[in-house]
Amino acid sequence: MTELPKTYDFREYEEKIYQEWEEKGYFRPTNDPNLPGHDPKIEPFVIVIPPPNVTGALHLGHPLFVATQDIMIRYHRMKGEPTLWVPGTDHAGIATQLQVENLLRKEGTSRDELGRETFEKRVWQWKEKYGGEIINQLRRLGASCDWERERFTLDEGLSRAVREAFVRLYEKGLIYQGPRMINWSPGLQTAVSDLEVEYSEEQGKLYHFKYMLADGSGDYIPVATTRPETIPGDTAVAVHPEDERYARFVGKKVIVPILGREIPVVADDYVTKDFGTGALKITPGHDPHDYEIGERHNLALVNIMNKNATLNENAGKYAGMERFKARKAIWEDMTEAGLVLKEEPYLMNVPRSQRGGEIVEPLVSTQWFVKMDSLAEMAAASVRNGEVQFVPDRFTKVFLNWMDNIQDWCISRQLWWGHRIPVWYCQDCREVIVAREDPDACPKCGSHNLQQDPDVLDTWFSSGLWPFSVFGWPEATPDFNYFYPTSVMETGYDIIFFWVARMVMDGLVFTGKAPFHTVYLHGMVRDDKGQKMSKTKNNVIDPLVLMNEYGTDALRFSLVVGSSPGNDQNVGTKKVEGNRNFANKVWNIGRFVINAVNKVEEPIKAGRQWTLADSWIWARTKQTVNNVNNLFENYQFGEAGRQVYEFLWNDFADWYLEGSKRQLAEGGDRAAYTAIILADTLGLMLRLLHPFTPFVTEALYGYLKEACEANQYIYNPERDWEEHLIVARWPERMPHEDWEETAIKNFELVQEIVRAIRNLRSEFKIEPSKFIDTILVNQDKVDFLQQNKFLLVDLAGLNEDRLRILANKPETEGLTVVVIEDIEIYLDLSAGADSQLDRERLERELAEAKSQIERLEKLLASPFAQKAPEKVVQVEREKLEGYRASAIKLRERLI
RNA sequence: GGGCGGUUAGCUCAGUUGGUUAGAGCGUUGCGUUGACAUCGCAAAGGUCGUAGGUUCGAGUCCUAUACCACCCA
Repeated sequence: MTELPKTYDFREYEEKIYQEWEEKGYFRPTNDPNLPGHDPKIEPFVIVIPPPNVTGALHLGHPLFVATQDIMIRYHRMKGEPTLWVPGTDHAGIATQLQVENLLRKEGTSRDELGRETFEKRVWQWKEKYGGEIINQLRRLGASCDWERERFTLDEGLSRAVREAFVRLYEKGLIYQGPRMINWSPGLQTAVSDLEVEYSEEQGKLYHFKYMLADGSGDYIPVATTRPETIPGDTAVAVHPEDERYARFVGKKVIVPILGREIPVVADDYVTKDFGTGALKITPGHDPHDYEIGERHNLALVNIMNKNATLNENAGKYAGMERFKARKAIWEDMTEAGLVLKEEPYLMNVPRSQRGGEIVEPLVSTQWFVKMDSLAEMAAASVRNGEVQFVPDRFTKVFLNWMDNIQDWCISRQLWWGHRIPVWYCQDCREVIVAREDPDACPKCGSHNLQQDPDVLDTWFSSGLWPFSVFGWPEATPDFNYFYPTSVMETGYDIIFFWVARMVMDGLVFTGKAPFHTVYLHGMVRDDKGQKMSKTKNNVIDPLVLMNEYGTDALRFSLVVGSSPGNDQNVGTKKVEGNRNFANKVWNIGRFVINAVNKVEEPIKAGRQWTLADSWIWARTKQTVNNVNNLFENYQFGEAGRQVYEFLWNDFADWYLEGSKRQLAEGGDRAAYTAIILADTLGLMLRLLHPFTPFVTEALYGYLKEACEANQYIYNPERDWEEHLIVARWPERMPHEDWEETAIKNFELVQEIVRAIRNLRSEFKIEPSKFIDTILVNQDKVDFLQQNKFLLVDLAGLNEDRLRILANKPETEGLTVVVIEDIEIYLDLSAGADSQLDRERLERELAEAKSQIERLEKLLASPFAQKAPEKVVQVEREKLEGYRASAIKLRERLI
């Protein structure tokens, strides 16, 4: 027999239990398609982890996704389904390269100095050394993933998938190369996609100046811009076609300040008449909107910028100048030339790189793109026809809206860390070769003088393939055939476009199937004041610190319970502390139950005999099991966890356990039945709770199982004592039985009586340890009260010899009364009595009862009585009866 | 400019088919503790559910308008 300590020490269990699970192979799916005896007809439950960055430092988003996914995985595993959770990491091109480059800088070298090959080797070394960190932390969080199937986006197999995908898209004509307007990150020296640019509102200036007419008339068009440095790239001035102010200028020429080039004035309804001066300078080479206008009007495109964000020779005297210095210089020169009208403060939207935070530069560059419209159409269709569903539902619209306004995707990156683009250029005949295998000769001219495209692919290009590349696609492996499509994709709503959208498109185009049927999106984690966590605000909570202090279970429970899918949540230390306390509460409930089981020393002699408390707790147990099942099926994990919490703490611990003490002390059948109910209820609750708090439940399960098995009078082989809780049978719904309502109603009456007595004692400051004379009076319920006498005695802190239960009212002079429905409760509170106070209390209660009677009479006289369902009306009638009975008794007392 | 979410107790939030005096945790106040648990127990105070209309026998829950906050897209 193990003696459990008073306090749950998670440090003692977490690592040990996790190892045990892993060693026993519970993380591997049953019905493995690679093993004999596999049955392809059994449907598996599969989640592929949205791969965290290999460079990633653990933040609270990780525990949230681990907890949520692990809940689903453990639930399905316990239901006996073949369950697979594939873990892995993402090579995170930009982020990882930056990390290693920083390292090199500290060493006094650089990637250019090392050369591409050596640099790549260094990154791999770095990855081997630090890449495991995040994976270890997932383990620490209790993630029950199949580590034997762990993948990395740059693994050989996944790299093959990336090539296959690229080549297939190219062959379908969905990948093209060309000069297009892209977002250029000057610091990182690479293109980034639209999604990787974030716009931040920043204080800038609107610069008003004169665009002089070329006819020498001295006339000018006032133009406003936020970026004077792009003036050398202007190739037109645009006005709104219906703007009379400028109508006479359309078709004429104006002169580019300082440079003196002549450019046309065009009319385009993109221009907003009342913004700025109503006239817009057009720089097709350096603004996405201007680029479009340029295309519409066939304007020249002048590139004025180098890749390092200095101006180039097209900017004339400003060549070589950094972009913001050039802004100042040009403006000064224009001021001198008398071209300046005014400057005004202006709140502008500055495009910044999601990674480095630097201001990205829209410019025209030759890059590789994926043509998105047909892919988006497929993806949208799969959502519209319900093949893919979102939880919560509202993200459907967000998804479809993005798909309907899709832009082509720039997939080439000027990085060295990533999947090299599988394109070769023949140096002799300029042939472009796109191939699955590295070619050694040009298929056109036979030349061996081939050069591979230096760029790599956007990391998201490989993440999009993740739901099937992890299973070995393009090979039709047993894993792919059985586990794909997966079941649920669970991730944050912030990456619905990065991941979810591209996974759906890729799944459909490459496998013909949507990669999952359900997308569950969680919200963002903020600090306890609702602020975004950031290093600059110094409000970042480190999950490791929380886990060290409060345990993994407490952290997981805190992140999942008390929030709802898709909504942001605030998490502070206090919350986690509270849930650490909950884990400890569960532990102590366990200690109590195990102790009770250990003490049963005789076999049961008679048939089933349950007390009111027994029936009540079992009815509530069944309710909880059924509710949790409903909630799990609807992805309402937070509410499910809350209900188990509430049941365990408020019903089981605070009421049933207290009531059971006397039942256990009675010995014999009564004690045995009580122990069985305690053990069964706890057993079921441990199962329901296990997906949320896997460690404390598993630890307790072990001890409970040990105790139950060790006691021949309690042991019931039918009770499914699987070796570990992680694979114990999930409690399925239990059929409703007729006695349940009565049991609940009767116990609630007992609870009300107990609470009433506790209230009075508290109000009159009677110490809990002090016994008081008590008389319960009721015509019809004498037997009922008598049967539950000890429940009342124990829970309300009474003395059985000083509690009388009577049908008729005795002499009650000097006693205080409280009325519950038609039950009169007389207490001798003389110790703290104050007749004036007592009378006031009774009057308060009578007034309350009267107002309730009035309210309910009015309600029942209204159309409510006819129109509402009978059941609802009945409840109100019964309430009215209760208040009427109370009022009568109270009035008698007050005379 | 378009869209989405939020607004419920001092604080942080639950509240999914509308059911009739609104819940939790934390905090506050009072009382308490030698055998499950002080990482605890008992009790109390505290909310016209953003505002204004509407639908309904009945609205925190549905509809319309509106204010404020946050986010997404352009």
